[in-house]
Amino acid sequence: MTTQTPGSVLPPAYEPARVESRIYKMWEDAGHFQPRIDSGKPPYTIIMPPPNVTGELHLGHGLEDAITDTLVRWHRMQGDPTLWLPGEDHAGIATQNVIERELAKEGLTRQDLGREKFVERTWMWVWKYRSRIADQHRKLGASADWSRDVFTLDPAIVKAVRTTFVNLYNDGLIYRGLRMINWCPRCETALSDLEVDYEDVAAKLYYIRYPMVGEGGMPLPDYVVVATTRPETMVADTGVAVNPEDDRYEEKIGRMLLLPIMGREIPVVADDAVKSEFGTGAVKVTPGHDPNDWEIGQRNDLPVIVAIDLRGNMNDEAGPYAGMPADDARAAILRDLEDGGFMDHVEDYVHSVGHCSRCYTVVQPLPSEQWWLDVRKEYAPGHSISGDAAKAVRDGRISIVPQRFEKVYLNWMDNIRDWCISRQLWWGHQIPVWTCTSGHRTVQVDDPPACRQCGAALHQDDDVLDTWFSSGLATHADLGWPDDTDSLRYFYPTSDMQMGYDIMFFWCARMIMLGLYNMRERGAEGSVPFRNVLFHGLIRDAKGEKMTKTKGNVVDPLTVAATYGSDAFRFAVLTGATLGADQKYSDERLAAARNFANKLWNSARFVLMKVGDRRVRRPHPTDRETFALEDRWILSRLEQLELDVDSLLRAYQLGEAGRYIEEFLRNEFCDWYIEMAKVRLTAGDERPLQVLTHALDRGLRLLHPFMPFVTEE
RNA sequence: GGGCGAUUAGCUCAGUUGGUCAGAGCACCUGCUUUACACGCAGGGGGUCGGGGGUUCGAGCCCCUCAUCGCCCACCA
Repeated sequence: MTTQTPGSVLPPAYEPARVESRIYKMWEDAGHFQPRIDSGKPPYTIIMPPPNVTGELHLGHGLEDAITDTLVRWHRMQGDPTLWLPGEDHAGIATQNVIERELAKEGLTRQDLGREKFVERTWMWVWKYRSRIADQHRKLGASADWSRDVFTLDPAIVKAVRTTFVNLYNDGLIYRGLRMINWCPRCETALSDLEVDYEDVAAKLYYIRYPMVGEGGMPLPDYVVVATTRPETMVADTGVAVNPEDDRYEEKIGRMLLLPIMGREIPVVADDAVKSEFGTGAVKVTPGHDPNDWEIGQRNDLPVIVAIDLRGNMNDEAGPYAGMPADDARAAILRDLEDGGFMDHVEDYVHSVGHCSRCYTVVQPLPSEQWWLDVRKEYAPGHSISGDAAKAVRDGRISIVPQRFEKVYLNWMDNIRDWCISRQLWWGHQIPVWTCTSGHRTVQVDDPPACRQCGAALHQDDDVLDTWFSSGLATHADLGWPDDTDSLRYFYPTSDMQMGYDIMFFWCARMIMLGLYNMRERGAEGSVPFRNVLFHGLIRDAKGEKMTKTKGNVVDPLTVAATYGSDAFRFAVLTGATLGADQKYSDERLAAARNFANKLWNSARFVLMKVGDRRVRRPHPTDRETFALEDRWILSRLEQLELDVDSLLRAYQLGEAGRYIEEFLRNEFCDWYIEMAKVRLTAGDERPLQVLTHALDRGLRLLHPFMPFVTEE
């Protein structure tokens, strides 16, 4: 509160738009957001979850800014050297999709441009959106240290990413492997398990007859019926499997079947993975197009046939269906099975189908050679990536708030599988592996001029890394790692981390895994990427639906802030739900928060008007005796509030702390104390001025982390 | 198939070691052009805290169970 301002100058209504940008600029220009390293004090560090450069900020980012900024301002007011380090994420597949859509408007594809031009064009987009995003944060009052703003493709991060990759590779944790992967035929890239969204789809279960054949292909009058939801994959069948305990098929095991339409002979094999209760108890095995079948095929030495290509079309292996999109092939095959008398019957069936989380195309399981991170292998005695990551949470070196998410995290970490880290994209960190014409592999941080072994020319792996590989390094790479910088030494481990629970596995888990690994020379305590991680919920629309661009129910936080004020936005979302719980967006709550801000504005206006040009002394303990009952009451309430807010904030009960302060300022200070003070002031008693000024000042300071603008003004 | 969350006034939500915990804001009703604020003030109505059972001197808060809604995980041919 600027006590120099004569009260009469304040307009009767608080107009956030008139003050916010000026105040923010004043803070930023004064360098308030840049911490000074003070070895005598422990720092407070928090890394901003870098928003994707795909576009504007959404309400979720607004909520994150509100949470982080409140913590950051609170710590700063306590005198802690406080660093809030902001950044933006290159968001590989997401951004590539956005740029491709932009190109599509011009009738172009990325292939038309070629990799180099495409990447160039993406950088143009990045420059535009990076500054836009930063300005949006500023409008919301985010007191981040913009002088340290990091983009996940900055040269320093490239170095960190490559260093990490090389170290993991040299430790034998990164390997090249042919495995069943999730393939998006539209994005034309591999996806990790996490990037596949499953959804129940009403479908059909087709029961198909596979005739038995005897020696030399002699047709027999018997057949086996198999059930499948994906008849188009039958062209790549290389066997039929039954459970070894299943009496019905006992004597058929080892015999041959004639694959309908294709006319190939395939064996009946026995495998424990087959459930006798399901369908007919016999399953067609397509190792090239189903993860289960891949396993069965491996166990039973069945060949792998791939009949669907990387774009989702049938290839030459599909015989008469070659060249058709898989969906068309399905229809044609069903027709042909029907015509050939192979269709036994059809049932309605609901099963879950995997979709690309970025473009919602149905994902194809395919065998493919990719780069993998082995997260379970011991790279040092007693140390594995996932084991260490689970342990850090189990033994409390990292706390998860709310605690119930701990179980979710551990369950995932304990059952984790290898991470497919390569993507067939153009936008991202290109994998630091080079191969020469003789097949020698060079893996190193700096671009090598020639093959280390034979001196031949090199070709760098075309693939890029999963976006989350680089964001997983944020806590230490943003501070300078692998260089031993002052910032890294002082600010690592970071204090708190904060994100939506929806990216717990994507990001939180990876930061813990990679942070512990890269920083391991610091020991158990010092290597954790953060001490506490807070998970907030999602902001849904008024009906409780998730906000998505396709539904058109997205609310822009900047519009909200422009309408109600940034303070009102922050306060509304912070008090709108408890940490970890979803909340519904509501204009009513925003209006209520704005009214509260206005109330504060006017209470200050009142106090300033009454104080006028007088110099008011702070209440002193020795004044106590002369105070009226209401003076002592409001002062004791204030003292209690300060204690309550402090303990609530320590427990990350931000919303509750905000409500406590509101309760005090609105219902106790304004409604009661000011009203009682009026009586005495009118009677010529000036003593309440002292308490008015003090209580307002202290109250606003408590509220400042929540509503920085109105309390500053 | 596992796991988690929600269910508290008409609406949106608080209520963290079981004992001013039955609350807030909005909405509603009745009064107020009271010189901080109509983005306001004073006052008021409204809830057997999803159902049932249990533990306890005492339970929205702990235990069991059921119901409804939602979410996450899982190789559901």
